[in-house]
Amino acid sequence: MPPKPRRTERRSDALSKERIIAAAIDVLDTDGEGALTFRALATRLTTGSGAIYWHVANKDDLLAATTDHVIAQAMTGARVDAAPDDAIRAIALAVFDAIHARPWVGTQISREPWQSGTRRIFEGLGQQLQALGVPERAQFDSASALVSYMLGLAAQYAAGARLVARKTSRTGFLTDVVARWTQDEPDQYPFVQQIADELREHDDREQFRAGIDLILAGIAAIR
Amino acid sequence: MPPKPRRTERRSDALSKERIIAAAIDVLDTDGEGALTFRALATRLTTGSGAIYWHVANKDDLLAATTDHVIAQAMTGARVDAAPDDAIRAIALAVFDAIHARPWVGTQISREPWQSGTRRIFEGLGQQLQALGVPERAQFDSASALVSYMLGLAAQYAAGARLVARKTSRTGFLTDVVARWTQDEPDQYPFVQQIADELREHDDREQFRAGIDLILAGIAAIR
DNA sequence: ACCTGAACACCGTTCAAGT
DNA sequence: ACCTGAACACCGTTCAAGT
Repeated sequence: MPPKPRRTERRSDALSKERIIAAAIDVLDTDGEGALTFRALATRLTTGSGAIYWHVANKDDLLAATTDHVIAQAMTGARVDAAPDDAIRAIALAVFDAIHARPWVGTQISREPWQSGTRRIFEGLGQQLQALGVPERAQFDSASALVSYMLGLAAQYAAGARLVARKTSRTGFLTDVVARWTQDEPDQYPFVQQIADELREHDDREQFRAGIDLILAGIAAIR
Repeated sequence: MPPKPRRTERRSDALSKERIIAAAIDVLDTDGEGALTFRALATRLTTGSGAIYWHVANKDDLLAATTDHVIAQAMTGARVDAAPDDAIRAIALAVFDAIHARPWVGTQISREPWQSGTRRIFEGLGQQLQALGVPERAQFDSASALVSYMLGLAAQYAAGARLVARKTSRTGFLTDVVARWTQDEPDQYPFVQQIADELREHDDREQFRAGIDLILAGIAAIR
């Protein structure tokens, strides 16, 4: 006699939060942030748009869940068995790479930073700061500085990717920004003028790494 | 004989980009980000919603202009005649205070960072980094790190304010965040557990200042 | 040149009705 | 318990028509 199906067992085509999240990630990856609507999601899941609300509170909830999913994955991939400062670099770069691969994660995490994705990052960095020997009274501020920096760069990167989608390439987008930033009132902005070439040609990942190093140097100096 | 009215002269009740920006700021300050619609704006300006499009390309353009207006004002207020590192602190705090007073500026500048508000901040910081004696090769990365950090904190602050609007107070909002961050799987998040009290009770402005100091210490260490 | 306001093509969300 | 899909209450944006 086969066991009675438990309440948690479901037909594989039944709707679930996991299936909805997977479909949402697929839409976001394939067609971009603007394409994620409940109607599109319902079509892809061959269901009614109202059905999604049985598993998900609303769009914010859905976006929070997808973002947390991606961040959790990225954090799992980060090598944390290295020296504490290298582990911090690894965590930061893992998050950077996840956002590089999916710019919509950057949009979401900078729009709603008080969610569990941020908690994961905070925890991962905090543990390494402790291992690094940062005094307890400085741990919160140090972790917070790292997180804020990462969120800020995530926002820039996501915004850039959104523009790239409309323009041709990344170079084209930065060329555009530099053009706008240097053309009017150039004498009012000598510094921007000076770093224009670097801005146009810099490597995002390298600059991100440099910023993390700067903050780590600051933490070391204060310690 | 009175002079012929020049083409740029207008009746005071005529629509203009400046009047639209002022009205938009008023709506945002008074009724929040959700209340800024072209219909609401048109009503406040006693005109048709389509008329606004004669002066403003679209909603993004309008938001960019309002944000730039506020940032320009904040930058003007920053005391830049002090020692370079204090001038950097002054600029950072001026921006922080502007966002504290108008959280919607934080939302906007972190959503669309590649706009003239960011250019102003970048320039202001860059000039002081030069005065500080930061070697030219490190100036771009240093300014970029400061800007990213500020944008990240702006995003957090704006998101917090959005939640506060729905909840009671700032304390209530942070109590909520801490509750969510500590209740499930507490053993997975020992660091978050440890800094829970600090997170709940910390002063945003002080923590922001601490982060700037950390980055400045890092810049000094690298120099 | 500038303004009007109805119309268009969308949204997220709700909810009575089904199974 | 879960799903359906029409309906509601919005949006930003366009555009023929006015002055």
